[in-house]
Amino acid sequence: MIRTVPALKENSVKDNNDMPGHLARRFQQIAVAVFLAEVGDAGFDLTPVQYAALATIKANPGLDQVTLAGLIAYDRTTITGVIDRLVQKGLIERRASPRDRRARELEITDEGRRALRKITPAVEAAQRIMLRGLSAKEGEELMRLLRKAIAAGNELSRAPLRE
Amino acid sequence: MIRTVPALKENSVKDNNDMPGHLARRFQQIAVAVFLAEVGDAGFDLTPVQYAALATIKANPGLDQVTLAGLIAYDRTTITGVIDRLVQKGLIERRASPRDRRARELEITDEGRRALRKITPAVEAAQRIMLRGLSAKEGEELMRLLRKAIAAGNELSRAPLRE
DNA sequence: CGATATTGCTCAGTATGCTGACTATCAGTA
DNA sequence: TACTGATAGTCAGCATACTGAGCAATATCG
Repeated sequence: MIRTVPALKENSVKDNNDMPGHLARRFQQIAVAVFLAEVGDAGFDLTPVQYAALATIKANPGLDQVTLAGLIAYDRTTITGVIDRLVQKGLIERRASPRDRRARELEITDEGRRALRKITPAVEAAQRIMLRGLSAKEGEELMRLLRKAIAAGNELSRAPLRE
Repeated sequence: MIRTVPALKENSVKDNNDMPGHLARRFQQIAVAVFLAEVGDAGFDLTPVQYAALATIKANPGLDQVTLAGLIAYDRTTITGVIDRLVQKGLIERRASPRDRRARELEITDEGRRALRKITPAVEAAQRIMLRGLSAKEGEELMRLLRKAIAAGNELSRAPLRE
């Protein structure tokens, strides 16, 4: 820190804190950090998207990658790498679909099931920690407003949610 | 889409939509897409972090990279690359500080100033669009709750806000 | 003053996330 | 059946973001 720099202006055109986009990024940044810390402390090396993919594959055995991507709102090009790493870790299996030779069927392994079970408490703790500044009522309201804003903007990103 | 996949279970352990972390990522995903679309339509090729850095450099001439990183809550290792690209585009200048030879002083160029001026309406439009599902009152409430949650979690990420 | 700790910055490595392009395959239709 | 369009997946390229390490320079303290 350079001590002799002039005092910061307080009247920027628009304060960062007034920008929904900035707040969105900050909240997400904290959410990811908390997730990785909690899951790491529990002894696992899983990222948020890897967890989401694993849980969704468990709940929908045999689904293909595009469907998976739609269910968790990730781009299919991103999912390719995520799946690679989950396979690498032995948590899922990827095999050609007998019905559609373009598609790959995804299946959770026993090890994946075990990891998911052990990791869930850490994931839930992370969700609480990232809302720790809010009352229960405020946390609910934040989630309601986020869901509403997201629903209205669903089609605006390349990877909309597909149910 | 494989048509013969079994119907999706509705009773996952925890629906994605109930996870604050998932909602945070989705909202941020939409926010970035909207930002890039609006700014791109205005004829500019600037990312959200590049815009934030540019605006902050303009408001605080001569600041160093670590201070900049703290003001917009980015990791200093990320800022290095962002600054590289802003310099590359001719929007800012980076020069050695005469007071601290470790530090680099950042200054906006005339071209950077012009770009910032022309781009601001698009940035403001983007902020409105990402909240388009909410009433004005709800948008305010969402921002208040985000600010509150972020303040409580500020120190939980590697790149906390430093004012 | 000199040893030590701290700070500013960069880099290598990894993982998201995106755009755009491409291949292989499937589906619908003339 | 042959043609055309759509779809599943991958890839190259780029830009965040992070961890951890390292270098150079500054600050601190005995």
